[in-house]
Amino acid sequence: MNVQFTDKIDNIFKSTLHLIKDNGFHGTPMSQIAKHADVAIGTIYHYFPSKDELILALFEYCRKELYAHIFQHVNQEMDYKEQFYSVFKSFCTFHIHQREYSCFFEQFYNSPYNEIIRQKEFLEGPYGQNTFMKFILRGIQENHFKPLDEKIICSAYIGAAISYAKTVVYGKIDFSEKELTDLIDIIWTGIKNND
Amino acid sequence: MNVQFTDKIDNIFKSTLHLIKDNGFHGTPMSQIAKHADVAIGTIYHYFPSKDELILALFEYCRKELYAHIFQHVNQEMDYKEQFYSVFKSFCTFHIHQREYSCFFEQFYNSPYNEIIRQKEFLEGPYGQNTFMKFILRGIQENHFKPLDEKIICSAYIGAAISYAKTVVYGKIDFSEKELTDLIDIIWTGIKNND
Amino acid sequence: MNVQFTDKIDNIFKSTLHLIKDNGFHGTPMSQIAKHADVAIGTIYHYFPSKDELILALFEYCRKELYAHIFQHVNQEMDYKEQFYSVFKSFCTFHIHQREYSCFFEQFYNSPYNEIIRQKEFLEGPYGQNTFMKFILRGIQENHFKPLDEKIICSAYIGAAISYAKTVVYGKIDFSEKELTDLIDIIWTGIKNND
Amino acid sequence: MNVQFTDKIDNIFKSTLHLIKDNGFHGTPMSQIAKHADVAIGTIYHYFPSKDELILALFEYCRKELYAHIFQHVNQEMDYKEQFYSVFKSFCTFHIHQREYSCFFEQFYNSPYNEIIRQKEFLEGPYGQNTFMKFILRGIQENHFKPLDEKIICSAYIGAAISYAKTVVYGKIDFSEKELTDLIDIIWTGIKNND
DNA sequence: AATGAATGAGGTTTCATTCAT
DNA sequence: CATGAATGAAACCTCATTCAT
Repeated sequence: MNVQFTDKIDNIFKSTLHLIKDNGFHGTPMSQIAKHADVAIGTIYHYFPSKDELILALFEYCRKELYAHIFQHVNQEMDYKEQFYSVFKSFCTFHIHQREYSCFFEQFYNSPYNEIIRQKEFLEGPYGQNTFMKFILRGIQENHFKPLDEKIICSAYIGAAISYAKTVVYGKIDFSEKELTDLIDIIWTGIKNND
Repeated sequence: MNVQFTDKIDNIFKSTLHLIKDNGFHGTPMSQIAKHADVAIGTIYHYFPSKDELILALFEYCRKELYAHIFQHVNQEMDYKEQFYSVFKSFCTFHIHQREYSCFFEQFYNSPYNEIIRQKEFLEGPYGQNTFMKFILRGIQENHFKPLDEKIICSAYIGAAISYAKTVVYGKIDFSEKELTDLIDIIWTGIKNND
Repeated sequence: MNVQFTDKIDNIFKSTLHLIKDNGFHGTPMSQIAKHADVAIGTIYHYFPSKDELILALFEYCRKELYAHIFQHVNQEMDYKEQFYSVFKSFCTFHIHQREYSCFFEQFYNSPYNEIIRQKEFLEGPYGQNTFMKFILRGIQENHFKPLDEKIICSAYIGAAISYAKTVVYGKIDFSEKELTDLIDIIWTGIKNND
Repeated sequence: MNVQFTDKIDNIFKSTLHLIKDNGFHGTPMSQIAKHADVAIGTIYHYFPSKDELILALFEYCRKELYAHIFQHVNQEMDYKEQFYSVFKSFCTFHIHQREYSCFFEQFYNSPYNEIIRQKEFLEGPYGQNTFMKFILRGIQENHFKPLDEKIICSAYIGAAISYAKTVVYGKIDFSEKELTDLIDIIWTGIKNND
């Protein structure tokens, strides 16, 4: 389906995100989405052939929003390390403040849907749409890191960011610019090329 | 009920883990669990008042298994850094090889169930049962780390480990002792006290 | 939902009454109602959120039918005593011939559901919808009775009517216009004002 | 089964009555009865072959209690009218104060179980165990009443009593010796022989 | 006599999906 | 395009009953 961004579709997406945040993936029936989005249930089926397809389309939508967000402060005048820090911080703040998106991501990645996306990406070749991975690869090419596999770098980087965001969201610690910097320092110190 | 580990309960737990791994949380009906565990559906309800309670009890069971696993190679003759590395590696291998457990954890933590556990732990006070957190606190007391909040250290440590395990499991990289060591090196380098 | 009397809802009501008469309240599963009313089980749940709500809505429906029936022969040209007798006879014949209604009423009043209705009426104030009670109150105002509490009059009137109807229905006696008149005579003689 | 009144059986009966009062007939599972009576569920099945048989046995037990109660103040020195009033009052107070019994009776009579009892009584001939009915028949033989069928008299008498008891129990009126006398006056006035 | 773990048929309810308007 | 009444497979759960101890 070629998603035209009508208001209705936008409402459906927003409502779905909102309800999934509160009630979880399978606690959100189509009927409830329809009611919350103020459209008829048939209307959802007019745009999306099934609930699965709705979820998948929503995932693509959310991923685009995420990428737009994490690179928003990056510009050509920053050196790589500055960009590396900026992206990390944006990544964290996105997951902390855009809870509807991050809840959706978390549930999505840990569900059978994820398998579908993985197979799709496998066909598209490595890192097709994945702007973030390309950013890491550039760091490798420009020799900013120790000789580490890009996926190891990602593990440390994304793992730490998500783990931190969860810690803040669950109220175990308050958000603090200083601690966020501590954390990205840990990663940068651990992977940066000391040559 | 005071959960005595009868064979039946054990079967129910094992079957639930197995089915959740393949079909996801809500793709695993009670009827299927009963069939796979070779008990009547009423038997499950004899021990657990609802599916939710089964999931919650299973979580406690899995957490105990995890803690038993990650400290299995730790002994008093190792220094703290060795223990730190041992626990990390055990944590990773657990999540890589005990897929039934790790799939369950991932789904659990990213679901409304998690909220229930969090509220329970909130009442029990900080780190009640959490052997791992106590291990990190010991590292702080023994001055092995930079002055960082224990939760920041955890974010980096656990985040990286889980992220690595996922990368291996999803076939993006093969498991390699060397890369695992690279990763824990990143964390250790990032947090260790250089005094 | 604002109950519009669609054919489907009417079918559901009629089928429920019919089945409850034969099989009792809890011997009438929703599946059977659906089959008998020739609708899908989901259709019932489309109109009524639960079996309990169906029962409650059915009660309101039946009560309206009852009131319509017992006043059907009453008109302005009859004096109060004639109306009193007419209502009593209609009340008896309704309970004798409309067995589906009276079986439902009996089960309803002697079940936990009754408590729900009672609390609802308590909020609505005295005799809100109760056309029959208003008829008795008129008799008091017009001085037809001894100085008795209206509820005592009701106890005698309704108690006798229902008890008679049961006696007929259970075959212990045949319906007879004469005996019915004997019975209402007992009540009228007992309560009428002899001034 | 020859019911020996062991403590256990008594507990089972009492618990069943208590639970039926609060939760209704079908809201009282055997498991709950067992728990409340502090016996094993198997023990109930040791004494009663099924839930139905338990209910039926309980009915016989309750009926005996009722008859014992309503004639408790009757003695040979009272004339018939006095006995008639005494039984009526006892009948009312039983239904008002022994709520567990009366709730059970009401549910029982308005359920498919009643049919079983009716067929049993049909075989035993008219009024086999029915001490109350025999009391009314005596009134007829002794010429205290107008020429009315005994069942009509019963309708008026029992109907009024139960209806009054319900009115009190449901809090619509407070119990009052005077109003109770008013009510039995209505009945007596209505049926007594004026010759 | 007494126990209670175990059973599974059958109940209530949910919800993705269809289709006539 | 948009609607929402209608569907029914399949989910969760209950509970009367059995039987080995």
